[in-house]
Amino acid sequence: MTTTQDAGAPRPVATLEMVAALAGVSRATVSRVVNDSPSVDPELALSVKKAILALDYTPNRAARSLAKRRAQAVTLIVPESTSKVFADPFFASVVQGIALFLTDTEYTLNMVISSESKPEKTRSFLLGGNVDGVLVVSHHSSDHSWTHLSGSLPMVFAGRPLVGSRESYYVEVDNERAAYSVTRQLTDSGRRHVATIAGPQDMPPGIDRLAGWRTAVVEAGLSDGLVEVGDFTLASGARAMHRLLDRGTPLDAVFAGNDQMAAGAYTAIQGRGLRIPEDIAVVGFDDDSFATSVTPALTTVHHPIIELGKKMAEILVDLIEGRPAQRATMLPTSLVIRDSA
Amino acid sequence: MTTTQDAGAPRPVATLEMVAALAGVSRATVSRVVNDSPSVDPELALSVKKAILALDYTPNRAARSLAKRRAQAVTLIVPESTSKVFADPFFASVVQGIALFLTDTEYTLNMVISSESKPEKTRSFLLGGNVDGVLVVSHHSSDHSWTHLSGSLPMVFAGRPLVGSRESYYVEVDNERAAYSVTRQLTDSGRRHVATIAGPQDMPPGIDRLAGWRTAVVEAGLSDGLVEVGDFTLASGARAMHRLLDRGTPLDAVFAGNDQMAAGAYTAIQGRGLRIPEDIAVVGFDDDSFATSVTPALTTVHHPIIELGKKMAEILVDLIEGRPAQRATMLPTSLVIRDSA
DNA sequence: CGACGGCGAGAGAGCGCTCTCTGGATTGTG
DNA sequence: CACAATCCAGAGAGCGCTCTCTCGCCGTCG
Repeated sequence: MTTTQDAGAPRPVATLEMVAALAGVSRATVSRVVNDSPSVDPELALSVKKAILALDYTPNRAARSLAKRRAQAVTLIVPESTSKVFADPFFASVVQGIALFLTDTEYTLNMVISSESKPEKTRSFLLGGNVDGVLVVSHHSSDHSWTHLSGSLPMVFAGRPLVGSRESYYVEVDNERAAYSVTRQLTDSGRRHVATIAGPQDMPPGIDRLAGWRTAVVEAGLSDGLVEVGDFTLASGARAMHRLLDRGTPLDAVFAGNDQMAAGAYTAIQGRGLRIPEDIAVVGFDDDSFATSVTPALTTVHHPIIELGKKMAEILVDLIEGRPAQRATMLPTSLVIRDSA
Repeated sequence: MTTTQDAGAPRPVATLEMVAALAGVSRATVSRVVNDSPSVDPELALSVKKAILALDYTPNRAARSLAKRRAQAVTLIVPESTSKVFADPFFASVVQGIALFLTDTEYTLNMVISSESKPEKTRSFLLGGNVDGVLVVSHHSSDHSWTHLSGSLPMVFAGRPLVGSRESYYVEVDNERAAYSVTRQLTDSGRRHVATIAGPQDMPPGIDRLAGWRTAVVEAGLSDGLVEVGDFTLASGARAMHRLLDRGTPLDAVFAGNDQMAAGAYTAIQGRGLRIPEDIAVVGFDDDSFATSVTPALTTVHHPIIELGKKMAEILVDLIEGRPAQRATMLPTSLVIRDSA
C-alpha cells in the first residue's frame, strides 16, 4: 500500500557529535570511550555510555574507515570456477567459519566473485584501499593468480597453494598423513585389494591424499595400481567406482578422496548389488554431511573445516593488525570410524 | 597495543585530488567524470580519463559513502540455522546469482551470519547506516524476524515470507503450479498410486508444492493420502520413502519436494531392489546438481535459482535507488523430462 | 613557595569524496 | 547591441570520525 518513497522513513542516525552533546563532553572523549582507549575518567566514561545507549548510537563505518585509513573489511574471493561448485560442503563450511570469526571483530566480510573475464575490476577493487585483507578459498589451483597480490595486501589461503607456498599464508590439514591413517584402517583390517578414487591431480588435496594412500598400501605390501581420478563431485565418484569395478580385478576396499566421491562410489557399488562393507569397504575424507547421510554411515577423516575458516580469518586479522603469524598452519584431523569399514 | 607500523608495503593510492592536479582541473570535475554526470566538456573529460588511467585511480569507497550518505553495500543475512545447511545447492546458487548481479553495480556484497544469540548486534549493524539494503535467503520460516526491519531498510526475500507477504518484497517461482505440472507428468502417464515426499510444512515451498501435488492427484481421481514429510535433506528423503514403502499399499510414483529428497528416495527404492522408473517413477523439484548425478537422471522442475538471486539483487538495487518495484516477482519454471518418469 | 611533570580532556585539522552554490563565458532574445 | 538566459567548471562546505596537539589541572619536588 505504501508508495515506497526512497529509502523509507527518516532514519535519524545518531552521530558521535550528538552523543558528545548529550553527555556534555567533547567528540574526542566519546571516541575514546567507543574505542575503549585507556585514560578516560571512569565516571565520565559511564555517562558517555549512557548517552550512547540512549541514542542507540552506532559508529558510522564509512567515517571511521576514512579517518583511520582502514577499510575494516576483508574480502572473500570466490573464483568463478568455484562458484559453480559453491554447493561444495567444504566451501560452505569454510565460509561459515570465516563469518563466525569475523562477527566478533570489527571487520566486515564481503564477497566477490572474481570473474575471469574482468580480473582488472577485482584487482582494482582490492588494491583501491577498499579492503584490508583477502581470503581465498578454492579447491582449485587456478587461484594463484592472486598470489602476486600478497605483496601489497595481507592474504590467507585455504589450503596450501600449489605454487608460492613458501611466501603465502595458508591453513590446511595434513592431508597426506590423514589419508595414510584412514587407509591403514583398511589394510589393518585385512583388506588386500585397496583402491582409491583420487581427487584432481592439480590440486594439493588431491595430490596429497593420493600420496598418503599410496604410502599405506605400499607399506602393507599391496598394489598401488588401483587408482582412478575424480573431481571431488558425487557423479565423478560414481563414474570412477564403475571404472574400478569394470577392471575385473579383485577389489575389497576403496578410499575416496572426499566424502562426496565416496557417496558416488556407494551408488555404483550398491547399484551392482554389492554390499558395503561386506564386499567392499569404503572410507572417505572430510566428514561432511554426505558421510552421515549415506547408508551405511561412512568411516572417514574428520576435517575441521569450520575451524579452518575461523583460523584463516584469525590469521588474516593478525596480519592486518601487524601481529606476526606463521605462514603454514596445520589443523589436526581425526579418524571417524562408522560402519563402512 | 601493537605499534601497527603498517605491515603492508607502501600502497600509494591515488586520490581524486591527485587526478585533478594531473589533469589540471578541479576535484569537482573529476568527480563528475567519475560518476559520469552529464555536462562535462568531452575534451576535458578525456584528459581526466587519461589521468585516471595514468594514476590507476580507484575511488575510495569510504569517502564516497561518507559524502553520499550511502553505504554502497548490501548485506546478505544468513540465519545461523541456514548456515548449517549452507551447502544446500539452493542457497549456494542464490548467493551466486546475487553476487553476479552486484559485480556489475556499485554495490558491494557483504555477508553476516545472524547469530540468534545476539540479534542486537546484527540489528544495529544494519540500522547503523552501514548498509543500503538487505537480502534474506533462507528456506526457513524463522527469518521473518527480519521482516520488521523492512520499514527502515529496503529488503528483499528469497521466497514468499510466511507472514507479512503483503508488505514484503520477494522473488519466487510458482511452486504450486510447477508441482502440479510435474505431478501431471506422473498421472498423465498412467500412474495410479502417486505419493509425495513433502517439504516442511512451515515453509512456503513445502506447503505450496504439496498443494500442487494434491490438486493434480485429486484431479486425476486418485488418493491424496500418500504423503510423507521430509525436511529437504537427502537423508530425510530416504527415510520418508521407506515409510511410504512400508505402508504396504500400492505405489507406482512419487513426487519429491526437492531433488535432494528425490535422491534420498532413490537410495531407498533401489535399496529394496525396485527399479526406477519401471516399478516406481520419481520426479523432483529444483533441477539442481542432484538431478543429474543420480541414475536414472531425474525428471524434475527447473528452478531458475541463479536467476532468482540476480532478480533479488536487481529489485533491491531498484528499491535503494528509489525506483518502483513490484512486491512479488514470479519467475518461470519449466519441466525437465529425463529418465525417471 | 615556585617550578615542573604527568595526566586527562578539548580543540581542530584532516581522511577523500560529493554536491550545492557561485561566477564567468557563451548563446539566445527583443 | 544590450540584456537575459544557459551552461559548465571551480570553490568550498561539509559527511562522521580519528588522532595529534595543546591546555588546564593537580600533585610533587627542589
